[in-house]
Amino acid sequence: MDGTTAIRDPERTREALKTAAREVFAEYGFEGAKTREIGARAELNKAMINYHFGGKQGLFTEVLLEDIREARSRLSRGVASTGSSTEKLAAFVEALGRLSEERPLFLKILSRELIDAGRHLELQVEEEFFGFFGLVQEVLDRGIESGEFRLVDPHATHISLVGGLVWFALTAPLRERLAREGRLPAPSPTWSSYVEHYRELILTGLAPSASDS
Amino acid sequence: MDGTTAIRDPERTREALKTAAREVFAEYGFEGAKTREIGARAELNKAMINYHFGGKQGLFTEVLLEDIREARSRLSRGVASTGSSTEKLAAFVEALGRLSEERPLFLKILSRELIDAGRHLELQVEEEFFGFFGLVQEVLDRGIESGEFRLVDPHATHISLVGGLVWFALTAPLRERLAREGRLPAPSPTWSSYVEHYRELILTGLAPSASDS
DNA sequence: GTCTATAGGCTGATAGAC
DNA sequence: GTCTATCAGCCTATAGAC
Repeated sequence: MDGTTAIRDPERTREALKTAAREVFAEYGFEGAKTREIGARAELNKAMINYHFGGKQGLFTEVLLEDIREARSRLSRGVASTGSSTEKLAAFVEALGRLSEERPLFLKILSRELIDAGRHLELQVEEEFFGFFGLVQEVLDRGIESGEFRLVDPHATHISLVGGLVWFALTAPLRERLAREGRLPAPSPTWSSYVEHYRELILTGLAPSASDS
Repeated sequence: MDGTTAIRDPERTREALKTAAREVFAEYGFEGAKTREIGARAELNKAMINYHFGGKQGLFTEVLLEDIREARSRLSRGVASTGSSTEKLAAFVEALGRLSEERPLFLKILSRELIDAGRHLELQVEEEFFGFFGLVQEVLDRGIESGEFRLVDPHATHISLVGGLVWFALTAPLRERLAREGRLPAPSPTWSSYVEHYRELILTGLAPSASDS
């Protein structure tokens, strides 16, 4: 039996490969990720990637598809909370903050793909991805209409909103490394303190000025 | 003479390689960038990279060092503008906005490196990079002290500030591709309209509320 | 200073044993 | 279903002609 040709649950094999793939794709990018490394982290042979997913690209697609669906579902739930537009927007910021903290690998993979202009995204993934557009659009539109928010461009606001949170997540690895090496002048904000700060910054920034009608 | 062993100005050769390197490193990342491709875009042989820069890593370091220095100098000038803290912060947003628009390749390379936790940064580059920290720190500190800004965490504010602008730049390639393919529902904001939007969002978000002393 | 040719190593994918 | 062995191709870096 000594590690030779052990037949395991194929579903466990697929999950192990996907977990390893998330780590390696996030850390090295699509081209930098080596199938040998993914196999090794899953304690499996790299040939299993071809058997179960049809190759490196297939594994990448499957992982991303799963993660995008989960993210959309989480964010949709955030937006769907009851209350005023202000409360809904606050809930969205909280949900995105939690997602960024709990799914750092997904955020890295997605950001790399954005920089790559989506070069490794198959059509199926792209279409799933489009769901992110317009997630907060309705909340912003209604909040502007009701006078809870200033008259801002919803598209631009959406980009700012996501950017501030994602950037915190993307710069976290470097901040953590520098902090570990004792080379960071000021202490870094924690996730919860940053989300709180950001929620206030956005809500204050969107509030109508006193001089408005 | 037919393209064989033409002796050109070595400084032009170095510049051509650096220009090509910026494109290729930005588009494919460090591991994804192939020296053959860099050489081809510079209309030179890839062996020239080793002769002039000591290898792929050396070329990467040189390019990044130059770009970071230019960026710091531009942003410093923005912050150093005369006027109130509010005006200085507005000037910084403008300067970062212009930088993001005019140096998209640099921003991509830098963002990739942040996601990589600075894996390809040599010490010299890292130290140069530290200069970005604290660029707006003083402006924020003084604005809070003078009562122009709310009492916010300057570190967190700095991250938000940069994030909203950089994210616009990072997502630009995908937005442009989708727009080109006619698959974007709403029209994308232009650079100037986005910077204007963002400056207002930040300044409004930092303004003390009417109820504050 | 620039080129060509090539060494030496790593990669993704596949064939075939078990 | 999982492994080992291997192929064909690509990569960076270098040696040496010019």
